[in-house]
Amino acid sequence: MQDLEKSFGYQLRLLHLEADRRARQALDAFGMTPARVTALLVIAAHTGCTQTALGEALSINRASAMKMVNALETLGLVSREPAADPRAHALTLTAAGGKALDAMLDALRKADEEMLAPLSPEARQDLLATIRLLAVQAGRGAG
Amino acid sequence: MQDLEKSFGYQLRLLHLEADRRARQALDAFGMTPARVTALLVIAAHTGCTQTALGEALSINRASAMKMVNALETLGLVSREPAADPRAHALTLTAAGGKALDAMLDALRKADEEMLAPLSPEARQDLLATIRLLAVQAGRGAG
DNA sequence: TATTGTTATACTCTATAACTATA
DNA sequence: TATAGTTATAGAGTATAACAATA
Repeated sequence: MQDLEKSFGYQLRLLHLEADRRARQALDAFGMTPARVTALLVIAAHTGCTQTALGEALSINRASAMKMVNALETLGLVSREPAADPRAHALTLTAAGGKALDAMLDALRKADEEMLAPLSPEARQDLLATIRLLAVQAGRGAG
Repeated sequence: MQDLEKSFGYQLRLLHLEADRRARQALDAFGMTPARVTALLVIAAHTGCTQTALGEALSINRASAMKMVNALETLGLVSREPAADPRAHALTLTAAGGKALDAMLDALRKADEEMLAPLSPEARQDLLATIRLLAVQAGRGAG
């Protein structure tokens, strides 16, 4: 069999599984999940985006993005505003959504700290820079 | 709001979303999913492990691990062998499972290559080493 | 008492396909 | 024709809680 130690996908998946578990734990007090917070973050970073655009950023399809927005709207965290194109919605965080997101990010930052504890400050910066580069490239490929 | 560019969890999640999408695409021809291949990999790396141990390695609980093993056993990829402790099962890959896994890893390695294309060889090695370090540390914390 | 596997049940997240309204 | 959103349906993956058998 091939060398698993050298498999990027395998190692990334194991790392993500653990990071996700920790994030889920941190968000439990808010009754939220990592997937929903990620959606809030994308909307915060792209205020006024459409549901289709949200789906692309999350690597999911329109129907799934819509269900996510439904849930977040019901929770009062996101609102569907009229868009230039009357077929579309412009997604924005509500005031409550922005406030809740900040609190959740505080909790998540602590989870990050624990996860990154074994790394030196330089190694952390390198890792973040590399991951960002890949994430950005991936985003371009998908959108 | 906090600086998303510096959020490790956020960037890792976006990266994983894209990696997962690519892996899913690569595995489509095999009728398999990333989660199941990861389970096969853990069993391959820890032949004879129990379902509980599999769950810990995957950061999921016993009941979920059992469902996963049920599916893999039905597919003829994994078998439950008797263990020293009669309460437990010793999980092993079948011959077909080992063969199928090798073929799937080939497909996944190509997906990895595309994903890592923007990085220099040095950056790739650094990234893999760092991710492995974190994944191993995380595994210790969970198990 | 604690642990392994198991069963039953439910929830989150995602997918596909088909529909509507508008471009 | 193509696109944004929607609806209906289905499946994968995970969780919790409670149970039996064994340590």
